Amino acid sequence: MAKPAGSAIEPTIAERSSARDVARLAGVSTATVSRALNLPASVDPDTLSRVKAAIEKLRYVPHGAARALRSRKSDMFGAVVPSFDYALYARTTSALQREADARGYALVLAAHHYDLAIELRVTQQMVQHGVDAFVFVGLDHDPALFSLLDSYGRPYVLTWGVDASGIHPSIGFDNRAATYAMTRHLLDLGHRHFGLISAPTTGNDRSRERGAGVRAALAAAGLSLVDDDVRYGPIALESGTRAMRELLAKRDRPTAVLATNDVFAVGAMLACRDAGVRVPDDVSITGVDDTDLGATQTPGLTSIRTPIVEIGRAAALQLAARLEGRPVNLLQELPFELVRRASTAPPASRRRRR
Amino acid sequence: MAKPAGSAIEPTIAERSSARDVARLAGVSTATVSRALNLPASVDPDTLSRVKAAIEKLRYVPHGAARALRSRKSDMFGAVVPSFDYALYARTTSALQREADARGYALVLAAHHYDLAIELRVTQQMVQHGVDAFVFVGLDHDPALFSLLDSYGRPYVLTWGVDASGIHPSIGFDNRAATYAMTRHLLDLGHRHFGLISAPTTGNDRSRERGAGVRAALAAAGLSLVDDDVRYGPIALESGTRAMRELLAKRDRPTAVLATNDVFAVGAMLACRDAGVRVPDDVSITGVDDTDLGATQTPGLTSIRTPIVEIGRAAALQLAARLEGRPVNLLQELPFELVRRASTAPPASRRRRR
DNA sequence: GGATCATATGTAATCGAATACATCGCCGGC
DNA sequence: GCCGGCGATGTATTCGATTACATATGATCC
Repeated sequence: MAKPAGSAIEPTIAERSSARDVARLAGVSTATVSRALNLPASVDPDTLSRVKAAIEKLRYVPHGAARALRSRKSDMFGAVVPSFDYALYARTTSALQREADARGYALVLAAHHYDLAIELRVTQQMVQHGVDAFVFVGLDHDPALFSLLDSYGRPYVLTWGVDASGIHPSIGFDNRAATYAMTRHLLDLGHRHFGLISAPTTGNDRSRERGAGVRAALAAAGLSLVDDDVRYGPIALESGTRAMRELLAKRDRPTAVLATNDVFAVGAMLACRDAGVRVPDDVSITGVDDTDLGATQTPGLTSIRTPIVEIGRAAALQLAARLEGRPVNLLQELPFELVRRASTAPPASRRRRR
Repeated sequence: MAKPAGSAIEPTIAERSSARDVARLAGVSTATVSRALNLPASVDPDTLSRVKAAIEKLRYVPHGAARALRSRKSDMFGAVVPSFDYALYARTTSALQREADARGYALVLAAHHYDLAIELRVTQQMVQHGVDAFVFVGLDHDPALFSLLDSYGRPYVLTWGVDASGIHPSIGFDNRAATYAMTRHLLDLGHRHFGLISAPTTGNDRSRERGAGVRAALAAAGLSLVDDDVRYGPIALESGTRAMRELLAKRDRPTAVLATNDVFAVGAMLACRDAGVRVPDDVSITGVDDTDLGATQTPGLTSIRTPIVEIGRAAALQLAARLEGRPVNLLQELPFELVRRASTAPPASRRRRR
């Protein structure tokens, strides 16, 4: 049954039965076979069952490319994400795939590693492969991306943010409000000196907005963020660790460090652990995304629960609806939630004073 | 430039320029356009540049479905994984996607949530969509899956295990040897009473083999695993937590608990934390896969570093080679490595005795 | 009982690129 | 000076399903 391993060298794409074979066996025309598959109601029940039997017997699987060529649709969604290594996008994509599958759409996947030029390139390849509709992460994209999608009439939806201008269909939450709330939480605890660990902000509206949320909350409290207390790095534990090490080395170190995601925050916690700095006693640390990685640390990481799964699900629903001509809400703002755990507490100075 | 949000209701797949348009503009035939794209060496440099200019100008993107129909290949790989929520498969898939992209292949993704029937269904859909070659996880599959792939002549490779019979191309490591080594490690520390937290074993050769490795190591030491010390559950933190809670509640509790993956292990650590049981003083815990989740815990989780990324990379390379008719090793066994961290130590009894 | 219409099915054109085959120069060999 | 051969290009067929249009059959209405 299974082919002997050696034969694989020959890339023989073997015989498959076509609609003609089915038609012949069932004693009908190919048009009827096609109708039996796509508009079964328009076929006589008797004929239908004969065709179905023939399909079964021949193990007929329609040729998607032929179908796509003629009917101008492939039933494929494309997901273009920054990276897959951060569990976050994997989970969103998982939800997206699940929901797409349930509606008969396959999912084509690509990553651009935070490079908008690569994003444009892989999207073009997907258009070429016939992908019907697209999901992108974030609001920042090469203008050429939109003109490509536009000229090929491909629906798309941006995720993880809501396009305030309303130009682009988008599903996400208010990144700025999220970190604003988090900063507010730390201010309420009595913190006055803050550090920020952020992803690079070029081409990344999420991290830009998250930084803006922190600054806005501080400004509202008459405070501000010193440039030297802000550290940037690619999303990885080591970035958080390095950034925290640097912040800890300062004469005047922040009493609270906000990270724009849980990975940075956990990396920062590791740096504290290594340096013998206690969390939250000596320094409070917060993340965003509320991942297992953060939640399972000791102490548990205070974070923002973001609508990771909901975004994926809603994106699939929106695209399916649009392709099928059903009306949908093109702009969807989903809620987030601050999750308090043990990584945040009043600063030491404040506790003494009490 | 961007379409107004409202227009999306109309699924207008707009005009795209075809090879004919390019041919007309460049003053050549469509055959030459096709050759310019696929066998540039066979076209006069002068003509070539004229065609390229026309392509550029018209922003021509070849129609993949037409190409696939005629040339009988789509340049798409399919990855069928159990789940995407476990960061593991996401990382393997990430590597796979990256390597595939570098070679001009797109990646179509599906998950089957540990249901072999769903696996068969989504694979059939992928065949229908024209996917050229497949990557599956594990060695356990519905026989119909192989006969489907075989009758459609689609190359495939199984991953995360090595098919001892040599029937199926596969890339992975020796799951049994991995847990054997881990059990040996715990035996060497002096443990004699073991618990096991495992994923269900039906249709999952990895978890079956990992369990077998533990039993084999124990048998070699004249010990065995009591049924009541083995707990099963779906891969999630809660499964590990629940299992550990149950093991801790026993009169005669194990001094070492092996988990078949890091998620279970971390879940187990959480249960210990809640119950005030110290790791590794009161109980040693081990995982498999060496994820960040385990490595960043306090104490750090002793685990097995598995070739997560290498598997994805190698799978892409193998499939590309086979589709392109180049010879490759169809069976690849990759190394694993035991990573000792602070979650394992001699049992309390042993320590006292010293 | 003939016109009308709905239902079921067949016929044939079509989608866009790849490619087998034909054609046309042009060069070199003898 | 003729012919074989090669390089560059054009012509026309092909891939397999969808679908507009044509046709046949039988029911319905006045």
